[in-house]
Amino acid sequence: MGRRSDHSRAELEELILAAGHTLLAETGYAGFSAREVAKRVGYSVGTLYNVFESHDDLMLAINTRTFVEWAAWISARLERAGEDRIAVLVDSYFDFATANRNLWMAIYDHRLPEGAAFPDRYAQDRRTLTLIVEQEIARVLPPERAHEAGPLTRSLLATVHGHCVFALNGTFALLEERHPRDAALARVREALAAA
Amino acid sequence: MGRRSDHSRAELEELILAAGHTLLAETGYAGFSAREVAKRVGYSVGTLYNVFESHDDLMLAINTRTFVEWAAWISARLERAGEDRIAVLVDSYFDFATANRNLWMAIYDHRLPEGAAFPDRYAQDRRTLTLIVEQEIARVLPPERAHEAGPLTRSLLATVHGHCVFALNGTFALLEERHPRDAALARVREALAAA
DNA sequence: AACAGAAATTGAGCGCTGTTCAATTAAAAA
DNA sequence: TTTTTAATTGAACAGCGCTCAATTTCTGTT
Repeated sequence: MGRRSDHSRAELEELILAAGHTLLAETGYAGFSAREVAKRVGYSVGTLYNVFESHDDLMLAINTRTFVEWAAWISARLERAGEDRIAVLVDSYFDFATANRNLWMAIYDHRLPEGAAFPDRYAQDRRTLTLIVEQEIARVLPPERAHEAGPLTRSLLATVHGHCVFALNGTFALLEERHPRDAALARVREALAAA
Repeated sequence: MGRRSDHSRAELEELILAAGHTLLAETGYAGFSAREVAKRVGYSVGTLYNVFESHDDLMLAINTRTFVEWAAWISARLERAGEDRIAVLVDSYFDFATANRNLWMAIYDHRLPEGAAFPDRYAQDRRTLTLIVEQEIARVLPPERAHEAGPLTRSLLATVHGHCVFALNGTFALLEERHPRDAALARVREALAAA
């Protein structure tokens, strides 16, 4: 068949992305399949592969979307935050991951083949989220240490991330840890106090 | 065919495990396949599935082995450690993960189906590694805080883990972080200093 | 030595996956 | 109306996890 007037190329891309996002949220990375996405939007596999280069390409696009939503989620929380913005940061990080388990884990489950670089769009959106955090870190840092904001942000992101993964992947359950959030926040507080 | 005198059941299990471990180290979790393991040990798929219940079962067995090796690696380093045992802990954690990239990542890439619990053997070996760390944490903790060693150990493990994943999965590369180890150790030091 | 029973091994077959591409069909241009 | 262009298709391929009737080999008994 030729062009179907009901969907432009951009609309079709958006349609696939939305369906993929939904499917990923439902099934998780392991259960995700391009074929099922195609079925859900009512197009054939072939068409999907005309719009997205590969499974990796589609996954990357979906994860980018998740990243944008995550950043928006945290930003929204920060807007209506009181004094303790750092606590809001840690809390909203955890909340998003918990409320969007499969989507959040898929960001890290999906791995590009050896040596392949992240596409620009994806890299950009990841740095955006980092920048939001960096602003807040810089705010509570003494002025003479402002230059450390970058490295410290990355390290604190890793710290909170570690607690969050262990909370969601069963590691903490295995070790009978029951307060991952509190622990993460405590570590962040100590690091900031030390600076 | 019947029993092949060249391998007992236990030997066969060991053979498959070793081959699986090697394959996993070579290809990583995504490229791993039970079929390929079977081919490498010179048995059919069917035989492999008589020895191991499922793909998950085999993965779990391989990951358990990795965990044991990891614990041994860290223990060995601790034995010939000087004053600063905490630095050795963080360093050997990173070293093992770096030297055994695919094996280490597979521990976290593999996820059991919804609600399935870890088998005892696996849980045990994971707790063993935690205990090694907990001993060292307890050693540097003031006596009156000894009871915090458990939660603190889990939190510090999460902290180092977070830095380690970000170093290996490309996140830190994306954010241009170049000293993940140092950052991890710094966070651990701050947390211990605060206690 | 011949047979019977038990145990181990097999691999074709099922339904799934990502991916390709010649063939088809619908829309746009002439 | 005819031609050209572009979108869409789905069978085909190689691979996956997994199953199980059929086969083969080893063991124990007569």
